[in-house]
Amino acid sequence: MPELPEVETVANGVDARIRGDYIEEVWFSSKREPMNTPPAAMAKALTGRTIERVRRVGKHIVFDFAPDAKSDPVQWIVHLGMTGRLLVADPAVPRPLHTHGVLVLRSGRELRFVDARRFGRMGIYLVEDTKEEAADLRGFQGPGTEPLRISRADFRKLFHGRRTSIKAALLNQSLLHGVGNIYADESLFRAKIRPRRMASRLTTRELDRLHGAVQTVLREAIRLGGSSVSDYVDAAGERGFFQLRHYVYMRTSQPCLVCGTAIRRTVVAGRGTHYCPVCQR
DNA sequence: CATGTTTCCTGACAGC
DNA sequence: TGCTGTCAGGAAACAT
Repeated sequence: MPELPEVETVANGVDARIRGDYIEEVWFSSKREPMNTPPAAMAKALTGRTIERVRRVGKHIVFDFAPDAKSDPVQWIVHLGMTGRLLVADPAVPRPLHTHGVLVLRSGRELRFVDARRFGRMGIYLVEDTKEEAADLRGFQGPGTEPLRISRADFRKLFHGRRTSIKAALLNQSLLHGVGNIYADESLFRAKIRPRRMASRLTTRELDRLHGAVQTVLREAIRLGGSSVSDYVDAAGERGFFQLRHYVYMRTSQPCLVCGTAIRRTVVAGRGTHYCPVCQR
């Protein structure tokens, strides 16, 4: 599923392919449940714009457009949910099943939004502030911090007094943006912490290990193009490689790569959770 | 307010 | 073979 590294890979891939391109025509399926904009209004808002940049903010993909004297400055925000894909494709290639949106581009290519399970969301947001950092945090993105930018001290504070499992806290997007089920499990393994431990009971030393582990895991995953466990592919339809580096995620009953003990699976915070009972305390 | 639970949705897969 | 049932999960909505 798309988490921070996958979303970053998709955003970078889309950016590399269609930056500077012009949106000639837009279609959205009426089945699509938009984040904040009805399909027809979203199509109207996008048609005739020039794509200036595509980037990741949290688990969202943000499309910035070149200034346009005729209309208000807006951003198009896409969240891939579980199975959402953004694909840059040749129009001659048949549109896949569950294609819910298509942007026809002047370069002759199409940007397609494909989403089997329809957990993805998208919408148009006004850019209220010309400052980029401020724009990042308005409208579509709630409170919370980028895990790759947070300091050790601020990371400790996030979990202070949280009477919930550390796994639930890591998944909570109003604390940290972009960590999902795969990277929560992988980070906790590398920090040697059991997913069910209460966040407020972790020692400073453990929180510092976790801070380092989260950043290392996310950076490494970005470098390898994300994890392709089931559905995930990048903007060109290619799979990532980080699933080959997983220590615990979807490795139930297989030997721990560090100590050889069988990896266990339980449910924590309503999510399938994988850990090594020996390495993680 | 903080935290836990349910819901949305379809493909994949187990079992009969 | 083909049917039915179960599971996967991000995040909003709802309940405690």
